[in-house]
Amino acid sequence: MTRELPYHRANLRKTLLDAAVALIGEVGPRAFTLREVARRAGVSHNAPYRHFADKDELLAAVAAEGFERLAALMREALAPGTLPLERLELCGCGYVDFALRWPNHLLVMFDLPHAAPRGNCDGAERIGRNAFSVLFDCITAAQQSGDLPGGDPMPLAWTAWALVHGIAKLANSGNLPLDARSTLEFTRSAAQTIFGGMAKVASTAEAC
Amino acid sequence: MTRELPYHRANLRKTLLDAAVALIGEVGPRAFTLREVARRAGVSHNAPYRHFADKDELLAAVAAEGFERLAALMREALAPGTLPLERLELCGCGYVDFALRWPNHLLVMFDLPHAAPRGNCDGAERIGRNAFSVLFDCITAAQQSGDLPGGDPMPLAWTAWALVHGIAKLANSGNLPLDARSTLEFTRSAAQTIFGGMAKVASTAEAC
DNA sequence: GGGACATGTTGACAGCGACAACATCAGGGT
DNA sequence: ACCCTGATGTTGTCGCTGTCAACATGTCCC
Repeated sequence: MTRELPYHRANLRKTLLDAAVALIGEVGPRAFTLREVARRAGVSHNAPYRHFADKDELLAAVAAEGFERLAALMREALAPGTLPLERLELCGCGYVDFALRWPNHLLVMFDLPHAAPRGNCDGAERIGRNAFSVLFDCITAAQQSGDLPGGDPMPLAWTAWALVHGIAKLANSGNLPLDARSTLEFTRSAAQTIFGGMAKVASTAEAC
Repeated sequence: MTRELPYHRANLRKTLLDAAVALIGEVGPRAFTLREVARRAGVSHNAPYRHFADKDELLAAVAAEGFERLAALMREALAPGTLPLERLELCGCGYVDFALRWPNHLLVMFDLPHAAPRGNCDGAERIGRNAFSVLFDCITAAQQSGDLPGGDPMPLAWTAWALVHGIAKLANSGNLPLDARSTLEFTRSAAQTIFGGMAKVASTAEAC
């Protein structure tokens, strides 16, 4: 006979993480509570301490989960694109789309202290498979095809990332008077604007 | 004889607000505590409730204070500029400079739920004297001088704001591997990039 | 089969936000 | 001059939280 609630769960760590992700989405980081996570997982208020050192470590795991989901969504979003710049634009829209759909998750990923030491983005080996690398690869592809100027891709990537991140954060904090649909349209037009600027810088440099 | 600690303070509200601003800067929103604010102001743990309905209302006041300081710093920063685009660039650098100097204050201003209903930025009368209007005025000035294309200034303002906001938030969350000085230099070059893009969109539109 | 170890539970503690009841002051009407 | 009403600050209390310590339960290897 299988017991109804076995003393040792199959994978309590994942159960807790799933509950934490759901709770964050519902109430946000400020009302997020370790004890409520335990309650939803059906365990005592101290069980999480067997899998996470403290509340911050659980939140760090939530953030990591968010980065994987973000990277996956961006990869999906850029897939239909054919031209390099089109793919880059879709990638940015995927970023904003993620942010608008899970604003609280984005807060945990970027605005909680523990989220910072996630990676440096300059050590090439640490970029692997996180969200930034998706955007970064779009940039280098566009450089190779000649749609963006050559040279160090990092400043271009930072500029693009800052733009979509800024749009996402401003929209989520209620500072862009646009609904989700209009925000995504605006993201597209803003992307076109900076593409033009990047190309112009290049052509100016060529002319010299 | 003046009593050493009068029962009724001169202006406890301001004392509390100053203590709250200082505390936010030191420990950030997560460790921010109403009782510690009261302690620093030298009053009992319940005195703040006579001046603020709850913790969120005090944080909202801290955020409002931050927006005023941000607007003041931006105005100072753009003052030395002479050309409209130069002033716009300095304005953006002022924004990033503020963010890098007081990252915790910026969190309260943009990433706490109560911070949202601060203003819509589209009702012209509500823009008055807040930080966005400083940037907005730079945009319209550049339009009038012909340095930026005419038409609705809002998309241009949002794009510029999103860029500097994104740079600021990414830098503060440790996602830009640059020190403060390099971040400001990068802000300048990114500003030049989007200026070029804005102008290009205009010239393209003219050509049609 | 028995003990080492991981995993989950119960109990406790201090700190927090918030509410209620009480204390202290200022100012105005009589 | 008096009191009394309202504003302001204090003490006491409550439930909730994160975290530590001690204990209980199950697994696995010798």
